[in-house]
Formats: sequence, structure tokens, C-alpha cells
Amino acid sequence: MQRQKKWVTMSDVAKRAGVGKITVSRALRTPEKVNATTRQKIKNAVAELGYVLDETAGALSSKRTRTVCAVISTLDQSIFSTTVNGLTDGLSQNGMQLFLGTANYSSKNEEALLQAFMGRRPDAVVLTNSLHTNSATQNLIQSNLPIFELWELPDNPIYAAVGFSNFHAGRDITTYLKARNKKKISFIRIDYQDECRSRLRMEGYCEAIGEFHTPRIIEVPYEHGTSAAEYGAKGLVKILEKWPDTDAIVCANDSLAMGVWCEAMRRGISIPEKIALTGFGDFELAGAAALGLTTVQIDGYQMGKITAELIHNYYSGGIDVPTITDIHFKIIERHSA
Amino acid sequence: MQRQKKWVTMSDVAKRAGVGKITVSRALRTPEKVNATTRQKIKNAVAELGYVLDETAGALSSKRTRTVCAVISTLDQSIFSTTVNGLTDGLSQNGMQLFLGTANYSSKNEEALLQAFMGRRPDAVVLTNSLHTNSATQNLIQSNLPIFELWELPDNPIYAAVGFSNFHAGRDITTYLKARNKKKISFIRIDYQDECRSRLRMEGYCEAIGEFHTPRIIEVPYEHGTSAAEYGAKGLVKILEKWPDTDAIVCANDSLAMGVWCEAMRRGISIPEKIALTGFGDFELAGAAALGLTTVQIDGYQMGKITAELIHNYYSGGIDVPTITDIHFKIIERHSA
DNA sequence: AGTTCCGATGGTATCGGTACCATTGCTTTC
DNA sequence: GAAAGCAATGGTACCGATACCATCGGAACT
Repeated sequence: MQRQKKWVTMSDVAKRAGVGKITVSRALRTPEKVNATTRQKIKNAVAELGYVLDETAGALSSKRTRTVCAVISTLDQSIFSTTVNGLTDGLSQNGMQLFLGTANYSSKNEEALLQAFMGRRPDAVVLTNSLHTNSATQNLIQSNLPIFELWELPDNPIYAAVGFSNFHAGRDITTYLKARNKKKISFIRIDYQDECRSRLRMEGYCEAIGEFHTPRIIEVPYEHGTSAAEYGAKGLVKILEKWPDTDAIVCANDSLAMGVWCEAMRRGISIPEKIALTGFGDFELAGAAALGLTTVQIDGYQMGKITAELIHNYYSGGIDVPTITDIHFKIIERHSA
Repeated sequence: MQRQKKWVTMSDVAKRAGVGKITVSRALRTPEKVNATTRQKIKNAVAELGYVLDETAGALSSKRTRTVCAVISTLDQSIFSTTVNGLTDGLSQNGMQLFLGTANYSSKNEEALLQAFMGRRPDAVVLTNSLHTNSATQNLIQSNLPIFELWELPDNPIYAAVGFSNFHAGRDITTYLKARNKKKISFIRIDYQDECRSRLRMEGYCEAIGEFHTPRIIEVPYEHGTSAAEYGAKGLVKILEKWPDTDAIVCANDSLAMGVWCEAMRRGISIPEKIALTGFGDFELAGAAALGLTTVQIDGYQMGKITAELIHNYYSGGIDVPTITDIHFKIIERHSA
């Protein structure tokens, strides 16, 4: 290992520009508080010396790290990656950066990660896991930080939530199928540990089904290494066995739907003629050029971006952060249903 | 905005445990240097007070932030997300955290992000963009930090590279098709701005084709908002027009292949009987339960994990970081070719 | 003219850790 | 038995910014 490069400090810049170092700080953080001529001198000195402000030192004295920690369930499926994209884009516009960690749908991992993240003294925390351990929740509350729960709208957010109603999404897509004159509608989901959003979508499905017929639900416990498409393919087989008269399938996400779609293809079952199919998420594979899947679209990027803005507002003062921000969802009609 | 919570400091813990604060520091950072009894007293005090070590202060005095900055081309396609997952997992094992930023295949964005990241004084930098601006490269070199370029093996890495040969991947998958007795092989890629890896795969294709027949290449410039599947679908149409006798198509990635696959389906062209198809990346959609795509598999998770370990080695001293770490690729044979 | 106010700037203490060196008591070595 | 070595611990001076308060000159107001 080599020795670190000696960084240019703010004092160096101050000396070069012939001003006090506090003025350099102001010129960089709050330029409007510094006279234009002085500002220019400082800017020149900064450029000549190749100075980069040390945020680690700034953090220590100002108690603001300009940092956000995000614990994501997983990045493997594209579902959260757009949100992370939106977050990083939105944050960097305000000079903030994102610490990322993945919990793999385990609230125990989430707790450990959060513990480590607290050492970074973030200005805000973003979570996509829906269930937290008790002690994690306690620590979060005690930290007195703004905590943002994404991809859902819990009844009692720890601090604030940015998302949409999974229940309504499940209900509406089922209603959509009923309106298309489907008579026997099944539902497939994966039962992730410490995650309950697809369960909410399922409950929405149940509500929409109501007295229409007894609910037809396939729930498979998640196993590491099995792809969602596999569950989908197997799910279709089970449905055909148990309820051969099924004429529509609601999938808890698009990857599952892809598994169903491909398995149906292999068996010569035509979609949507024989069985109508819907997904959730509007992943790339759902697009018109791909499967042409009728699905529920969520603007994940926007969710991240909005969260970044709420965090900025929180620290800009004045503006209150809404406890619930509903970004809504949209049913996209394509060929499959 | 509310006032920050007053954090417990190391001195508080020291007082409580009846030791000097430096001993607390040692007990947490290098436990083996502290007597077991003392260590236990400190551990108790930490637990009782709910102390969390302030990494921002530690960073300032030790000049080590235990932080890595990663600039990723994009997270939208799952290709890099597994790598990020491997990185965060590997880093957190060593008490390090990842700053994430996305450059969207633009080296100008990358440069701006890197500038911001330098203010965080990371211990290492990870890049997945293959092309960098001159000034970005200069700054990286001058920073004297270990820089890791991923997903490729450049001839002259800035510091070190962890990846595989895109050229060989393109060559080998094409050779695979030739060995399967394919006579007329086309190639499709998207021409991303500031990215050249799929070009390398294309060059591999050209090498493998050699004198076999004139290369048949479809290159489409990337446009924001267009999905890879769309390019694939359109690409197939073009190929059918220009070279109707094509009996195999090599796609620069699996999403493109999906577009081709679905378009072929719509047109009643059977795969692999009429046209064989290969992808690249082994995304979820390529799996047996989904499209069953013959493709080139890259272990993106491992790439991230290995990089995290190399970073740890770099700072543990003693072990030299190899300039090139080849993680290789594997051709996965499925139904499509 | 005197007072007040404001824009622009600087001095000093401080944030919460760790590096560096010193100290202590005890064991080891010849 | 004196010198050397070592394990365990502590004191102090930083790291490089920003908070807080002070200063100063000139405009604005009474």
C-alpha cells in the first residue's frame, strides 16, 4: 500500500488568494455571501491548486454529512434499481451522496447494515424493506433522523413514506380483468422473508374477487438461487392442475409473469386467448417490443427523485415533509390481457 | 427541520468504563491489543450507552474513510446491479461502505461525479464506464488512489482491472455458432455513447467470422428512452431485409436478444430451427424457465466481491494488487442455439 | 451629526476521533 | 542483577473544515 497523496487544504487556498480561510469556506458553500471580486480570486486559487473541499472535515464541524444511507432489499431485480438511480441523481444535484447497502429481504441484515450506517452519521435514511426488527425500528426513531420508507404506504411511517398503495394496485388490476369478462382469475406470488408488499397486492386481489369466486392463490416461499421466472413457470403448472378452467392470472411481478408466459408458450397455451396474463412493475421485459405484458407501472425513478427532494427540503428549512407521498400507479394495457 | 440528536462520544464511553478514550478506540478498532477484562468493560459501556463510533471523525484523524466510491454506467439493466451487490456485500464485511453514483453512459457525467466523490476522500474508486475524459483520467492518476476498472480488461488500466475479455466473449460465442453448423451469422449491438465494450464483443465476432462470410452487423446509436428490446426487434427486421438467409444472430446482450426472440415469435420464425440466437450476460430472462437463451454468462456478483477483497488487501498491506484479474466467462447452452 | 444597520471579512474554539510518543509494571536474557 | 523487551494503557497534539462572535467601513435613517 502506498502513502496517501497530500491533499491541498483550505488554508492553502486562502493563502494563495490572500484571504482568510473562512472566506474560502463561504465562497464555496454560500457564494452569495462573498463579494464577486473576492469570489473570483478564490475560484482562481482553487483551480490553480486543484483544491477539492474535504467533506469529511466539513461533516465533523458542521454536523451535516450531506450523505444519505439507503438499505435496499435487493438490486437483482430491476425493481429498485430505478429508484436508486433517481435517488443518486436527485441527491447529487444538491451536493449530497448516497451510501448503498443491500439487505436481501432479511430484516436481520437490514439491522446490521443500519448499525454500520449510523456510524456514517447520515442526514437521512432510505429503506425499501417493509418489515424491520423491533430494535432497528427503535434505533431509527431514536436517531431522530428523517427516515423514508419507499415502495409502500404504511399506516404509521416511522417518519415519512414515498410510494403507492400495493393493495389498490392488486385490487385494480384484478378489477381490470373482471371488466374484461374474465371469469376465473388466479394469483401468484413469491413469499419473501421479511417482505409483505406482494402480500398486500394479494389482499387487493382478494378484495376485488370478493364473492366472485373462491380466491385462487399460489404462494411459494422464496429460496435463494431460484429465479422468479421459475416460480412463475411452476406456478402455471400448479394452476392448470388445481383449477384447469382458469382464464386469467394476476402475477405479483413481471418476472413471475415472464415465467408464466414462457411456460404457456411451451405448452401451446395462447395468451391472452386461452389465459389472460398481467404483471406488476413494468420492467423492460414487459414492453411492447418484448412480451407486450399488461401490467402495473410504477415510476421508480421518480420515487427516488422525489425522496431526494424531500430530503433537501427538510434541510432547507421551512417546508414540512409530508408523512405520505403517493406517487400512484398506472395500469398499462398491452397484448397479454 | 429538527435539531440533531446529541450523539454519545468516545469520551463518554471511556468515562463510564473508567479507561482512557484511546483505549476505547483500540478496543473497537483493534480488540486484540486490549486486555480481555478491559475489553469487556468497554463493551458493556458501549452497550449501555448505545454508542456508535463516529466514522466521520475517525476519517479525519486517520486519513482513512473506509469508503469506496463507485461510478456505474447505469443500474437500469441488471448487468451492473449484481456487481454493486457483490461490492456492498464484500465491503461491509470489512467495515467499509459504498458511495454509489450513476453516469448514464456519459463520460462527462462521470467526470462531474468523480469530482464530487473526491471530496469524500474515498479509499478506492470503482468504475464501470470504459471511456473516461482526459481530465478525469488525470485526476484519477494524481489522486494516487487504487482505481478499479470493472467489466473489461483494458491494455493499460489506470491502476487495476477486474473483468473478462469482451473480445474473446464475442469471438467464442460466434465460434460456438459456427461449430453448430451455422452458415450466415449476423451481429446486433447498441452503440452507447462513451462505451466500447459491446464494440469489443463485435470485434471478437468479426475475428471469428474472418473469411467465413462478410460481417453482417447492425449497429444502432443509443437513444434515451428506447429499450434494448426495441432495438432487438427492429434489428431482426433489418436483418431479415438485408440478409434473408441469416441462420444465426449474435446479440451484444440478453435484452437485445429478448427483443429479437419476441419479434421472431410474432412473425412465426422458429428459434432455433430457422434462426439460432445468442445473447450476453445471462440475465434472469435468459434462464431455462424463461426464454432459454444460449448466452455468455458473467459472474457479476463475484466481480464486485473480488474487487472488495482486492481493496481490503491493498490496505491490509503486504499483498500486491494484480493489475489484471480475469474472472472469465462461460457459454451457457440452452434451447435458442 | 450621531446612531443604527448591513455587507464583507477574519480570529478562535471546536467537532470526535486517531497518530505518536511516553509511561508503567512485569518478564526475559545473559 | 542490570539491561532489554514487551504488553497494556494513557496524554497530547493534531486532522481540516465550520460555528460563533467580533470587527470594520460605509450607507441609511432620524
